[in-house]
Amino acid sequence: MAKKKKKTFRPKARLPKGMRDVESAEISAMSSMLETIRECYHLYGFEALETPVFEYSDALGKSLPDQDRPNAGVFSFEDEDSQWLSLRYDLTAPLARYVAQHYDALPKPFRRYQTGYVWRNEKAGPGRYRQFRQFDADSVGVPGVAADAELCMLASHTIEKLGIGRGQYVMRVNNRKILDGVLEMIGIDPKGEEDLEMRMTILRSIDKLDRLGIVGVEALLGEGRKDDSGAYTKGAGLPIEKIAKIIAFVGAGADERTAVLENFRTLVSSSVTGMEGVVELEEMDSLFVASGFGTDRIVFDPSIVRGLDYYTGPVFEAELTFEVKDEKGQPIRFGSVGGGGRYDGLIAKFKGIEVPATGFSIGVSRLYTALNALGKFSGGSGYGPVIVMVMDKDRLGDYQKMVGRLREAGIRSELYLGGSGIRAQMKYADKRKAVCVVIQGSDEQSRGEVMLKDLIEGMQKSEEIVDNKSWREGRPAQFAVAEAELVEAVRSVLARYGDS
RNA sequence: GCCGCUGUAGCUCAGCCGGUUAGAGCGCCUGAUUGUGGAUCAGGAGGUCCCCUGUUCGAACCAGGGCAGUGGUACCA
Repeated sequence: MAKKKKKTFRPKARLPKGMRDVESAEISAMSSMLETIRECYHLYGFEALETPVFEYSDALGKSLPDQDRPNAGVFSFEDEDSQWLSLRYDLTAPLARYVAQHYDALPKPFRRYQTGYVWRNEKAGPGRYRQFRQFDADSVGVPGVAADAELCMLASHTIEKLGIGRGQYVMRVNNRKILDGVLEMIGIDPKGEEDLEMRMTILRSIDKLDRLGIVGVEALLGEGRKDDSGAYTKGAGLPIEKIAKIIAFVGAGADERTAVLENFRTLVSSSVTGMEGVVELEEMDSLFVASGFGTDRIVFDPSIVRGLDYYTGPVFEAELTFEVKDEKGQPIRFGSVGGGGRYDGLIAKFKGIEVPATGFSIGVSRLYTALNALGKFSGGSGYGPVIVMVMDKDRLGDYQKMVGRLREAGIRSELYLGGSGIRAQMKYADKRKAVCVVIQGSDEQSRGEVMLKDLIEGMQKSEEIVDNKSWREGRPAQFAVAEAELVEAVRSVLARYGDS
């Protein structure tokens, strides 16, 4: 016993899964990205809004949390007064709450944009986190599909502003009413409770077209499907003739929007709801045409389904179509980086009166990864501050004064505050990616000078020098200037690297 | 959740048929250089070989269970 070391409790330094730390370079890249999106949304006349990160669970619209699984999908916890709270899992539900709460005071239509983290208690994966950022724009109190069309065009506009070229992305649009029409045609009630399970299974199957192809969807609609890993997915168990109808619909895509509409019209002709959806898409098409949005930006796609619950009309998705290789040479597909649609029933849950609304959400975190892979953020200098070294600990006041002069001139700089010698200070400056360090020992001081060292030039010089002595004594990339000219001299060093 | 794969130093990984003291590269620290980062050289620190149980004279290695990570799939309001 006595031999064993006494164990002191040490918490393990680790991240919860699906969470990540964000460091300096990403923070600045992200903030410029957010600013670009904000400008776009603002330009289109949307108004900023912030809501808290958690809400009462019932306000988030799910019948959650239930007894057995209080955290299924959402992170929830109980308040002191035993009311359940949940972290928001999107920005739409809080918007609905906000609109319902302030309905009378708001201008109608009410147009708002909002960004923030959302949380989902789900399995994390590469590029899939349990905390991620969304950037939403929504129009509330807008009955016509002009609002939906506007959001599609806004999304397209924003994505291009972020540096994704035309042809590298596409907006895919569908309409839930058309999907409902298809369900009607095979005898499934698109609204009622009793067919809910079946309806979900079918819609989910359709949604997987891009990944599984026609054959996969067919399997899911019928008996079921076994994937490469051996995992088995139970199918909808539909008879062949019904499967054929759905497959015919799923295959109704085409390059031209008018051609897709033509296909839709014949496929759902006997469904009133379905035809309503077709008419809505026709109207959106004419708005797209009027604004010059061709099929290089917006297409109609029967396999777009989107979240299964609250959408009631047009639904849309922004998809990146380019491929990037990761460091191992594996292709990464980014797929959907945003989506949205019409949710006419959501606010009614609070108000009792139907308030038509539509919105679009950018998955900022995922889009950031894509932009990064495209090399859109390599522009930043990444240089660190100028470091004023401490040669003589009794003269901290003098050094502090130098830093003060630099800062007054708007030059990012700091006094070395660690406790180590000059060697460690140089290493520190190197690690901080400093362009320039300021050195004043007793020699320089006695001459009324400061020594500046250009670390970048120094690094270049070091490549040529093999001999230890000459490297050590040559003091490459260093020069003395009069103390009075400190600011100007530092500025000219920074200017060499465009970092001013 | 289900199926597969993986778990050895801070990181990337090697470790033969089970054999005693567990390795490399990179990184880190120290010195050569008491006033100089990045090259070079010399030295050093750092390990519950994921955990538990079992088999064995002997386990990083074999078996069973667990945990974690990862890939696919399901779910994703």
